[in-house]
Amino acid sequence: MFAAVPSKPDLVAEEHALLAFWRERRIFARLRAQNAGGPRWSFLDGPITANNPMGVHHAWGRTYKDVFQRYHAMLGEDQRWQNGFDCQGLWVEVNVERDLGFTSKRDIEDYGIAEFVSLCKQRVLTFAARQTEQSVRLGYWMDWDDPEELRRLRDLLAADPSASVTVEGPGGPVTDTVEMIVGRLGMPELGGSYYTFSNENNDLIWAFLAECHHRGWLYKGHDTMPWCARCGTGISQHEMTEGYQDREDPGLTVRFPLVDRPGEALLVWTTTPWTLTSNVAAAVGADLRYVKVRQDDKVLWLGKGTLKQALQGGFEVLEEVPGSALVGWRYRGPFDDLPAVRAAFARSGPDGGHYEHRVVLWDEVGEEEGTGIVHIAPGCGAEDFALGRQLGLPMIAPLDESGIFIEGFDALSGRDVRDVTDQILERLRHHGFFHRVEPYTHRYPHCWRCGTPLVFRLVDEWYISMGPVYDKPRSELTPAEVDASLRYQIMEVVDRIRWIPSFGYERELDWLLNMHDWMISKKRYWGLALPIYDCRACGTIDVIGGRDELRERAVEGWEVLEGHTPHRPYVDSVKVACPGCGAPVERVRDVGNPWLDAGIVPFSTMHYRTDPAYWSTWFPADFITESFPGQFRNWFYSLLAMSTVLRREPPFRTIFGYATLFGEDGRPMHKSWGNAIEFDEAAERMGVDVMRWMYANARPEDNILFGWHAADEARRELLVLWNVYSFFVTYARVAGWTPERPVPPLDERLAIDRWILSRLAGLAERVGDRLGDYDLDAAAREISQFIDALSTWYLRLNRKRFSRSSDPADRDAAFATLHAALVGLARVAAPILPFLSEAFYRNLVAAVDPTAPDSVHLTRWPSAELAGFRDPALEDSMAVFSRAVELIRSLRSQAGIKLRQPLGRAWVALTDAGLRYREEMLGRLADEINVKEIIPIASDSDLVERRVKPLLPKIGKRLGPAIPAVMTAAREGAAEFHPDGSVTLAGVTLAPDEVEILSTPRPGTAVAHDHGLVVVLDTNVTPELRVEGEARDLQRAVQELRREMGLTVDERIDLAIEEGPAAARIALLIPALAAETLADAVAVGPVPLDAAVGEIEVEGGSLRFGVRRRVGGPS
RNA sequence: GGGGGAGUAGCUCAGUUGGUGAGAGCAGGCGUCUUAUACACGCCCGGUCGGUGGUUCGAGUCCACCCUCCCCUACCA
Repeated sequence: MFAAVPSKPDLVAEEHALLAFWRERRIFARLRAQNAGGPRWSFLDGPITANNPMGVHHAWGRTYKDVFQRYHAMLGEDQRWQNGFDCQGLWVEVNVERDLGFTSKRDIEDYGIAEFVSLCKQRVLTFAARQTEQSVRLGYWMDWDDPEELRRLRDLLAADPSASVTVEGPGGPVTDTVEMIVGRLGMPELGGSYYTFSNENNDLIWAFLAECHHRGWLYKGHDTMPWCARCGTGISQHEMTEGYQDREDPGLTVRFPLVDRPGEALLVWTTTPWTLTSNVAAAVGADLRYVKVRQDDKVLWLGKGTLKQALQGGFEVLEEVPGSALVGWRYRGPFDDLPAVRAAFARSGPDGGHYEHRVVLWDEVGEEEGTGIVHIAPGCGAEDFALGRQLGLPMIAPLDESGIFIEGFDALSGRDVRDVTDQILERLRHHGFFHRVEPYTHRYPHCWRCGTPLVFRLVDEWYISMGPVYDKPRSELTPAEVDASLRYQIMEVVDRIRWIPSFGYERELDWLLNMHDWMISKKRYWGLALPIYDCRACGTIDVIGGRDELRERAVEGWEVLEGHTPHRPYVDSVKVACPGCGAPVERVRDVGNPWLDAGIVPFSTMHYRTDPAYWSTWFPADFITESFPGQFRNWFYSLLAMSTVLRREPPFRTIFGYATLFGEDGRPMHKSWGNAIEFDEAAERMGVDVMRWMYANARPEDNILFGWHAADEARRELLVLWNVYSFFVTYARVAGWTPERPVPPLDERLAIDRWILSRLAGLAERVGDRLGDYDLDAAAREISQFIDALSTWYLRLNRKRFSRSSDPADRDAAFATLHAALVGLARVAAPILPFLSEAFYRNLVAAVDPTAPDSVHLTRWPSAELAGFRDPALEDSMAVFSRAVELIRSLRSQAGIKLRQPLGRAWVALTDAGLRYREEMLGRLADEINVKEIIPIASDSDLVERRVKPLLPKIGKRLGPAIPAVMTAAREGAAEFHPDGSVTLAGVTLAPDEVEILSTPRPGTAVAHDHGLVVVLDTNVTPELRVEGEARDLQRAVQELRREMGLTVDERIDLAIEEGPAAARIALLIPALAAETLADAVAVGPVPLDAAVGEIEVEGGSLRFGVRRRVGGPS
């Protein structure tokens, strides 16, 4: 017997119960054991940053990950099931700094790098534990760590990282220091999620960098870089895009007095006043025209095309010259007396003499903004730097790494660059350089992590060369050219990958073609220690390829690192002998770009060095999936780059990307906007199956709008399914039906039973096909349509067959069919709705069949076993039938005759093919539309006529301009039919396969038609029919009253019907009424005072009736 | 600045190689059905398919230009 289920489920409570069930029965572990040794399917998880609780947007991606892994598990495929956590980098640092109230790198140094790094590790463990719990709650099946164990390790790490600790691994206990155990998390001996801070991960990146160095691709660049003064680090090209924001800066115009033209000045515009301190030149365009103008008492030079925007008020043009005429003019800068400027200019002039500000040519100068004369400060701007280097200009670098003016800038020294604008303006005014200032809004780069506006600083950073870009199509490149350029090698790898959606392919290639060299260094603390040894003595650069190599090469300080993970500060103490000059060399202090950490995982987590056989089994991954925005230049890029360098082959075969999650109002989720929903709140209020269902139905390439209303919509659909389930269980319990009852053979069941089973078989086939193709939303749509067919068609048409009064054999067939449909559906939906499907399966199968697997997730994909149910012709017939029902319902609605009112006759014209199972279908039709008789319409009936529908795609080309006439003839019915099936319209004869012949109604009474299906309804309500309608009204009212009284479906009643003409009219129908309403006694007479009373409208008045629960009476 | 995508009902979006009556869901209105009972189903309302011009027998669909929004990308002071 099935367990009773509530009609209104508590999905959240249900989910918690099932989580407990899975845990207690170790279902996931058993699934893995069951599939061990099966065909392999390799999923590689992109690491989630373990820095905060996970959000609903993570749940979107994790739904994809879980669905496809579960689907492949149902195919019996062996998988790795390894989740990943991204651990190192500025993300974590910034949060730890915030917790400690730090505002600068100085604070960290004072606090102690070792302690700071330890806090970063602890934070990662904290949120790895938290995200693990949340993922489990989502129903995401992975080889999870025990969150309690992670928190224990975190606390031990805080207390004493060198203490010895023992933890349980898959192969037995493992003992090591706390710090080293943490560094070994995710390794085979410990199992569980991988962590990018692991020793192995760091070690393999060292190997990768050494390989790059070996090929000559690693180099130190000296350049002016975007720089975050708060974080004290450069920002790479990969990180720039995310940080562009609109910002208002002073749009400042200044005058540079010309040395050799007294009284005249250059007019120059800038939005970064602080860079004027470092001005060394003014650039003009060779092809631009420049004018000398007089305005008030000033004589100014500026670009002719900029006059309108640069000058306010009247002016007089005195002279016009090409830009080249200005070249070489000397001018006085506003900060020439600063010691730093004097020092920089002292030996930079021609022949080592004194340099003076001068006008130079630059082909980038434009006239869209400013004055056509560009202020050049090579120490403060990337393009300025390039120009300065080309022309041999002096460089002035005014800022330290925190954005503070260094010594040599007088009053500015020691001041923060973000805070000196007023002071500079004041100085400019005082010395007569100031011309004008007005607010200027533009897109300006900000630090993507902390939001601070970036400045440009002259720094040394480390790069991996991407190789040349050739000025010709890829197809024309020679192998040698490809060999010389990493970017083209990566492109070749990209070619071999399936990108979903397909635009991802073009986008990745576009990025690769346009990207600059990869800046991999960060002047920070928590991260990969770059294994670069840059000899100050002789300039030789050396890269160490692993911890073992470092140990062998160490000449000093190894004992400091011994026993520690390869992080700062310990790793900094190790010195190696310079291969060039033998001097002891320190590691550069930089840490690595965190995308190195994530990009190496196809190697580090698949044991590239330690277990080559394992690696070659699982590499490349069959599948990865992440949110598209950003990843083309981040994870996807680093995966591709590292795999190309190490193996020159794809690290994954298929990549599936999805868009961005927004709040319900279409804006990014933001706490202060009130549209944010936290994962925990969503899980406990809407339930995770509802959430998963929303994600499953989303089109991955579109942004998703997530909110409570959308969740309600999704839930409604699942509740329909629940209602079918609840209906089934309720009536199976009443009837005592269980799956142990003999199942009627398929060919003895009704067509409608075979129809729903055919639909089920098709469903399993198509959903499997779609999931196998990573097309989740199409799979979900299939399931939706099946739920609709099951609920609004199969169940509604067959409801009576499940009730007590129906024929037992047919009832068994109905139960067996609906049971099979629900169980099949549960199995098909299991990857997407793991909880709901498990609830169904547990009650419908596991509870009653001890030989069945005890979890739906231990069953195999059902398409093969269901294939025998397929019957496409039957499905087509049912489609015709259902359309006929719809048409007649529409006619009733138009005639204002409710469905409860029986009618005498309806006519139906069937298509030529007719209906299979004609008798059953027509009988059902009569039932469904509540008419006594269905009369087929012959094709030559008075009720219909033949119409022609020319098939345009077939005739269009042939007929061309004749089409309008043909179509008009067809529309007007002016057709000549020929015996061979051809048709002549407007003088044109169309072959049988060029037309479709449809039946359409001749004008008449209640007639409806659609695609050749015609129905006609006799709307005459005879007195006899009216009485039947009244009886049925009464029956429905009694049922309604039963419900209001709270009676169960099998409780008996006494029924009293008020005496009168209405009662007399329906007298003959009372026995049937009694049977339907479970009335043991029906009295026509006064309604008892203690009865519940109802009333219906009847012809000539109303009819009262009363219902009493029958206590203990015979049934 | 360059490249890409998108503009279809009040909202979110479908509309296959151009085929002649433009669809769904939600919202709104009106009904219907029902011991699956605060569920479901149906009907209606509603669109100059961003604008203009062109190609064609025929354009939401192809082409050109323009407008708006989004994304990617960029060394513009």
